[in-house]
Amino acid sequence: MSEPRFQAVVADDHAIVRSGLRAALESPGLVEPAGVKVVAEAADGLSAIAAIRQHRPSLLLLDVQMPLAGGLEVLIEARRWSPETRVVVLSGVTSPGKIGELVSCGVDGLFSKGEDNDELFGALPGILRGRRHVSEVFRRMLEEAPEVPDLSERERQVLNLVVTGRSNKEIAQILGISVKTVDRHRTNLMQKLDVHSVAQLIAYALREGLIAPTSGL
Amino acid sequence: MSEPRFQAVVADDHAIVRSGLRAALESPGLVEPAGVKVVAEAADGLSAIAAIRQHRPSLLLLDVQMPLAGGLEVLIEARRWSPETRVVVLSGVTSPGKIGELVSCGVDGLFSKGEDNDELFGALPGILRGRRHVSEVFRRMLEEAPEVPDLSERERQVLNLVVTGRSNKEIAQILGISVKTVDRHRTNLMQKLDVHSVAQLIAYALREGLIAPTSGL
DNA sequence: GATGGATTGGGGGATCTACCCCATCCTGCG
DNA sequence: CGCAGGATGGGGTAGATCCCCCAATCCATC
Repeated sequence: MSEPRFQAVVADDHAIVRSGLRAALESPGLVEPAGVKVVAEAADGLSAIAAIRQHRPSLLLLDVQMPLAGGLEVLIEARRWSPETRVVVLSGVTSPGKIGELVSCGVDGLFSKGEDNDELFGALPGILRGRRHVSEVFRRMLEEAPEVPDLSERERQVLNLVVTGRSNKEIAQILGISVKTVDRHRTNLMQKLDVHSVAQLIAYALREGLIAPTSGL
Repeated sequence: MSEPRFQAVVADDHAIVRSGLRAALESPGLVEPAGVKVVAEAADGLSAIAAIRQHRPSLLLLDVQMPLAGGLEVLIEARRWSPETRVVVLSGVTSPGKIGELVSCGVDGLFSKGEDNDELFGALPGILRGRRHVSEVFRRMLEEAPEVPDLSERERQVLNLVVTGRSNKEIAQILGISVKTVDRHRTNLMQKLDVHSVAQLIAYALREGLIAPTSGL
């Protein structure tokens, strides 16, 4: 058997997923003529980046949601340190916003974890030859996605603090601005997002993935 | 090769995870002498239950978070229709509350997806012989878990409505009670949970998995 | 049958939210 | 240069929230 022509790095926080992907990638006949060899696995974003810098593989298969660094950050870093690496992102359920970011940052492949993997593995040879492939599910999601109500930097900060349970007074102290200004940002925020209460604001933020659900309190 | 002695059903909403688990379970040498055969896969809770009723396998490997029915519901239904099936739950990151529920409902095995699978596969033979095994991570989580602030039925209803963005007035109309009573429940709720605003209430509810993040608006 | 909890609800008040009004300052852009 | 847009705030207000006070009912458990 000849040496595998393509090297791959697999990044996912679940060990089972990593071994499943490794097995699938290395199964003979997937990519002709020599197949793919998984040279490294990573359980979090930072070690994924480290693995990219070390191996500069042909392919990076990575999950969107990972500890320490998300899919988007890893994508950007991968582009920086190993521009020729094809980056394929696997996503669980994510918001149109996140998906859109990934696409506009130029992922080479974008697939859902939930659907069959046939689409992924069917498209892989093409991707390794430089084609791009965004899963049908996500393409529809992006078309149907209605609003992209882009928020300013300050608004995003305020939103994050609101969502973590801070009152206007606390936010004002944290950001070193007046309560009135926080109030202003909040009003603009709710107008942009077309909601009318903190609860809806939080629900929206979580749904759209504007903020991490892991941000404490 | 002799017929496998143990039949298994694998339930997870991600196809990659299912195939990874199938490969690992069916790899020779895992369980002596005859190994495990995966007789069915399920991508959601309801088909998991259906598979259990049809196959009555020795082992059910299932994810906590699945569409249509969660891990707990599937566990309960599995016990009902196939009491001799060993149920092993795999969990991503979940709250102490959910973990505690699973344990007190008597799962035969409880493992984290993030950690190495060695613990799972090492414990599997024992589990198939009737032993129970809760992963070290979760055992520590349960020990360190401080509060179990159990809420009344009404409080839970109110919490759910608050979290989905309803105002006190709306909640009062929905439940057919006075605004004052809603207010009362809310106050008690916040006292029990030691929080002081809607935002913190929502953050708490999401963090502890008291409510589904998928509840609209 | 008494005690405790859950649920119900009214009065009242301090505070906060949501949203108007207004203005200033700065920065980037045609 | 003007001018839009972002960020900054002050005044004001109707309404909502948060949290006290109080008491009634029902229901289980001791």
